[in-house]
Parts: sequence; structure tokens; C-alpha cells
Amino acid sequence: MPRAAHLMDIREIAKRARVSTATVSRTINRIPTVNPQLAKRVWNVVEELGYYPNTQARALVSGRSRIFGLIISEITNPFFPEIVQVFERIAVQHHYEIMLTSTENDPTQMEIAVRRMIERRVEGVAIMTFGMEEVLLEDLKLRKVPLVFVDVGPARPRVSNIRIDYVHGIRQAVQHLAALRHHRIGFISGPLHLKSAEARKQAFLNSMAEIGLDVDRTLVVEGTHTIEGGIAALGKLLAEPNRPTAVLCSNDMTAMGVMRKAYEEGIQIPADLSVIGFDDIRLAQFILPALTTVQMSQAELARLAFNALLTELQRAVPSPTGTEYVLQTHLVLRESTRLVPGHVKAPAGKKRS
Amino acid sequence: MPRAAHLMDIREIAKRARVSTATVSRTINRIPTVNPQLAKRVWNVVEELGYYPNTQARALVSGRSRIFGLIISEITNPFFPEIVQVFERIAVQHHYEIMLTSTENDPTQMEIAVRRMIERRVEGVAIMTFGMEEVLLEDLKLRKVPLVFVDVGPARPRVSNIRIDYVHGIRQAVQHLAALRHHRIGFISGPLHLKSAEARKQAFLNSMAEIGLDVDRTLVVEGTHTIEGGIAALGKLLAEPNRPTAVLCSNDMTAMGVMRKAYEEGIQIPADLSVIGFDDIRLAQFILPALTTVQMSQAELARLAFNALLTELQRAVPSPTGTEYVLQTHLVLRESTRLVPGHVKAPAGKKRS
DNA sequence: TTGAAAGCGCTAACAC
DNA sequence: GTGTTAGCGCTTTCAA
Repeated sequence: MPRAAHLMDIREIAKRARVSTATVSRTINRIPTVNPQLAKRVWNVVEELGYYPNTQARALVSGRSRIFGLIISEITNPFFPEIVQVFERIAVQHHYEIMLTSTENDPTQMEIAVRRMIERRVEGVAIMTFGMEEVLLEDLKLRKVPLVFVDVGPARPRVSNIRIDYVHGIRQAVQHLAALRHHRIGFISGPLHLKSAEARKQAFLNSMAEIGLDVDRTLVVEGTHTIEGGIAALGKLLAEPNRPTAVLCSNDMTAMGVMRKAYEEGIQIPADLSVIGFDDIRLAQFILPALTTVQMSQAELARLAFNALLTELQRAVPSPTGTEYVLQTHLVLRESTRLVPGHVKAPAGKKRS
Repeated sequence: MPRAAHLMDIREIAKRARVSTATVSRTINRIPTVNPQLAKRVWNVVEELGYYPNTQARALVSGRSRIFGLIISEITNPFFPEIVQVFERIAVQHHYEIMLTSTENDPTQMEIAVRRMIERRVEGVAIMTFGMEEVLLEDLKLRKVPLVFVDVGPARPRVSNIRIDYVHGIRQAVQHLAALRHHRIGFISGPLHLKSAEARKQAFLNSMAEIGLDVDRTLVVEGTHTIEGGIAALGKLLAEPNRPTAVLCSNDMTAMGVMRKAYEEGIQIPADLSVIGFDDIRLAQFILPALTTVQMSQAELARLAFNALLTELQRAVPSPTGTEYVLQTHLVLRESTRLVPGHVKAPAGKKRS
């Protein structure tokens, strides 16, 4: 049972194990050249005293904090917790600690976060805000801290970028709807100042054009990537004289808002309205009806981001334009889509008007 | 524009501002005795060079890491993100950093987390696992690190405890159901090795007894505080010859599972079955139908926990039995409860059989 | 292979 | 009020 464990330091261990502090240090860091006899003595004392090395001292002398920053936009958005979980788990496996910041989309918080991270001398930062706050990150770039972005990273040394292939999943979604005979398909985008939101919208537009479906521009409305935004957006769509029979949403939270609004209006999903989300948050499979959605794996995203940082750290000479990674998306079929209402099975070769 | 900002240290600042490092330190730490003239010179250089003091060095010499640990059981459970958010926000306001760990209810992870926290010399730890992993925290106690628990904290110096008043909210829930003429009321508990789960169940039992309602023991089943657990538990309840007309759940995730299962079975909520949750996660108001639930404010919980830690740190001599805090719970009415099915309005003074 | 000693960047006596 | 200086607990040369 360790006694007075809180005032143990490497000198105390050295003294009790009758070796130098250097040997204690080597032992603890598993330097193979240490005489097993001595190592054993050291470990015994370490265990007996419950000695845990002081990370700040180590960081100070080694110049490595073993901390990565992780900046997300909203921890309360169910999209992010899994990212945090996976990122943290991998970090711990690599003996890294995470400094997490949820900015709530507030530039001031972002600024403060960057300052805190520099003060703690983070070795890398993953930016998962899907936003464009590049300017706020100047200080980090200046210090040559490896950075990894989603979609929006500039081509610079030590900056990695995870490009999401929105097209693949969204094309699948659109074609699924088309196969279900929908042609009045609405789209609720995210806030369009986000590049990721803009990209999803473009993917929708292109996917529609590709198969010769017209997009009614009154059926493309801007949301906020929140439930509230989804509620409001469906409100707008329902006010249209010619309502959509299906809605594709820029994220799952928006889709949940759509479902909520439909429920309030007595519109049945999927009988009256098909809806498809984007992200595939874990909750998507449990909501009622279970949400058909385009999956963008949060776990994979976290993994890619962590590895990007680690790789950059190991690189002797960084690529002048940074490194690119790609994350696929794909459709996951569940319960929220159905054949267009009023569709009657027609004889083969014939189409309804 | 800061140049070579990454190799700036306090000596460099001192040299350029033509003062000693002590004066730079005092200036940065806003010690009021510094001559404003000099302070101005220091600040100018600091800004110009983009100098950010090194936290590990500060921590090392001051003996204060300015880090709090936060141990939660599952970041992907929507109950926790808001706690994390609020805890972190307050921490930053107080110039603290958070070391977050989501244990996934794995004792090994808990152990590792404790070790990591000690190595980083956290000044306090909030334990939000609602569990009983006390043994694993021995090392922290030994080092006299202030700890704050929910429900399960032992009466010891430097250990604070936030007691949840489960009874109040659950009594309201039971009486609400009774007022709606339900008397076959089921209860889906959490995993009963959690003291919090046990306490909620007891509160249910007592609240029923209080108003003379019998509890059918086959209607009290154990869940897991997850959606999957809720699904399974309702399955069991539905297998009973005499089904409940209302179900009270130990948390909102369980209630979501119940709703999911009911949906699959074609049981309408609230028409056929009333359900009440516990926690009031933010999502509760958005699910379909919106969930009537017992609120236990996550924001308040986070605030209490943070303040408990801070208070303990400031206390010169700790109370020998620690400190207690109390958090109230109360019912929030929404859409998931209704008058018992088949109830006919009876003339005043008369009751249905 | 091991130990002595310098020093990481900062704070806080202590002396001026 | 300001500067000098001794460490905080560790790692890492460098010599032995």
C-alpha cells in the first residue's frame, strides 16, 4: 500500500532503489540497456510506493506534450460523441491525451480554444467544425502544429485534409427515391456558409440532373443542421402549392426535425412523405420510423483524423501541400422511404402519366 | 505578425522588453505591483511576438496543473454530452482544462483513466458513472485529490457527493399516471448494480405504496439504461398475461427503446400505452411522441460538480466527512401519457369497477 | 551499463 | 518595484 504517494519523485525512487535518477528514468521508459537486476529493484520500489511519473515534467524536458487538440462544433449534436469516443480511445492507446473543445459555433470560443491549446503545447489538432474559421488557426499554423481538417483544409505543409465523397452516398439516395417513383424531391441543406453543407447540396443537384430529374428550386431550402431547422424547413416546404413527396436532408438532425413536423401536421412517414437523412448517427436506427440515411462513418472519420496527425508528426519533411484522405459515404436503407403515394402498379413497359 | 513564435520563451521576452524574467512573469500574471510603463513594454513584446506561456512549465513550478478529470460512463449516451459541455465551459471560465474519459463501463478503462489523471496531476476529479468503482479510485484518494460523486460517494475528507432527490420527481410521475387512472403500471429499472438505478426503483415502489397502488412484481423488470434494454424489457412486459397500461422507465434511453418496441408491435403511444422517462435529455422533447419525463438537469449536475471540486480546493481544512449537495428532480409533461385506455367518464362520485 | 550534471520554461523567494 | 537565482521533476548528454 503506497504511503505518502503524493510526494514521491524520481529522486526518492532512485534513493530507495540505490540507483541514480537516470537509471530510474531509463527503467520507466523501458530503455533496454538497463541491467535487469537494477530494473527489478526500481520496479519494486515504484510499485511499492505507487509512484507515477509527473507528465508535466516529462513534457517540459522532452518538448512533447503528448496532447492532441480536438475541436468540434457541438458536443450535444449526436454526430460528435462517437467521434470523440473513437478519437479518444485511439489517443489513449498511443499514450496521448485529448484536449476537447466544443465551440458551439462561436468564433470567440474557437479563438480561446486555440490559445489554450498552444499554451498546453498540443502536438496536433483535429478540426471537426466543418466550418471556415481558418483565420483563427493562424497561430497554430505559425507554430507548425500539424492540423487535420474535414473538407476545408488549405493545401499547406503539415495540414491534412479528409475529403468526404458526398457524391456517392447522395447519388444512391436520389436514385433510391427515383426508383420509388418520386420526382418531386425536396432538399433541406445545412447552413450554406459551411462548405460541407454546400457540397452536399451540390451533390444533390448533380445527382438529380444526372438522371434527368428536374429540381424545383422552391423545394430546396436552407436548414441549420438542427432539429429546429428541420422543423422550420419542412414548414416552408409544406407551404408550397406543390408539395414534395420525398425530402432529402443534409443531416440526420434535420431529418428528425422533419419527422417531428410531419408528426405534428398529421403527415405519415413514409406513407405520405419519404425522408432520407445524412450522417447515420447511431440514433437513426432507433427513431420512428427508423431513418433511411447516407452513412458517413464517424468512427472512420475519427480514425483517419488521428492517423493523419500521427503520420504528420512522424514525417521528417512534410509534403508542401499537405496530405489528403478520403472518406466514402453510402446509403443505408431503413424504414423512412416508400413508393410514392398514389402510385399504382402499371403493366410492364407502361408508365403512369 | 509573430515570427518564429514557436521558439519564444520568457527570457527572450525579458531581453527584448529590457526587463528581467521575473517582471515578465509578474506582468503576465497580472501582479498589480508592476510599473505600468514596464508592463506596457512587456505586453507589447508579448503581442508582437505572439508569445504564449508554457503551461507545463507553469504547472511544474507552481505545483498546480489546472486540470480537472471528468469520468463519465458513455459519451454516446445523450445524457452525458450536455454535462460535458457545461462542465467544460465552466472550467474554461476558471482557466481549467478538462481531462475527459468515457469508460464504456469497463473497469480497465477506469483504471487506466485514473492512472492518466494522476500522471497529469489533476487537481480534482468528477465521477459521473453512477457506479460503484470506488476501489479503482483508491490511488486518487491516497493522493488527497478532491473527488465528487453522484449518489455513491463515501463520507470521507475531500469527497463531495451530489445526492439526487429521485423521490420527488418519481412521485410526481406515479401520481400523474394514477390521476390518468392507470393502476397497472410497469417499471423498467436500470442495471441494478448501479445505486442510482436501485434508488429510482425504490422511489417507484414507495411512490406506488404511498397512494395505495399495488405493484405487480412481474411488471417490474430490469433494463440496461439503453435503447436495446428498453426494447427487450417491453418485450418481457408484453409477454405478461396482464399487460401494463403505463410504463415508467429508469431513463430516457430506455423509454426510447420502449417506444421503438411499441412501434414494432403496433402499439400506439400514448393511446394504448403511456410511457414516462427519466433524465429529460434534450432529445426527449423531439421524439415522437414527445416524451413525458422526470427531469434531472444535466447542466445543474455539471455546475454542482464543478463547484464542489473548486470549493474543496479552496477549503483550508477539509470536512472529515466530505460535503453533500442535493439535486432536485421533477416531472415534465409532454405527449407520451394519456388517460388509461377504455376509461369512460363516470358521473361525479362514481368510479368504474 | 551507469551516474553526474545540465537544463526544459517558468515562478517565487529574497535581496536590492 | 525590480532583478537574481534557486529550483519544480524529469530526460539526456557526456564521462566513466
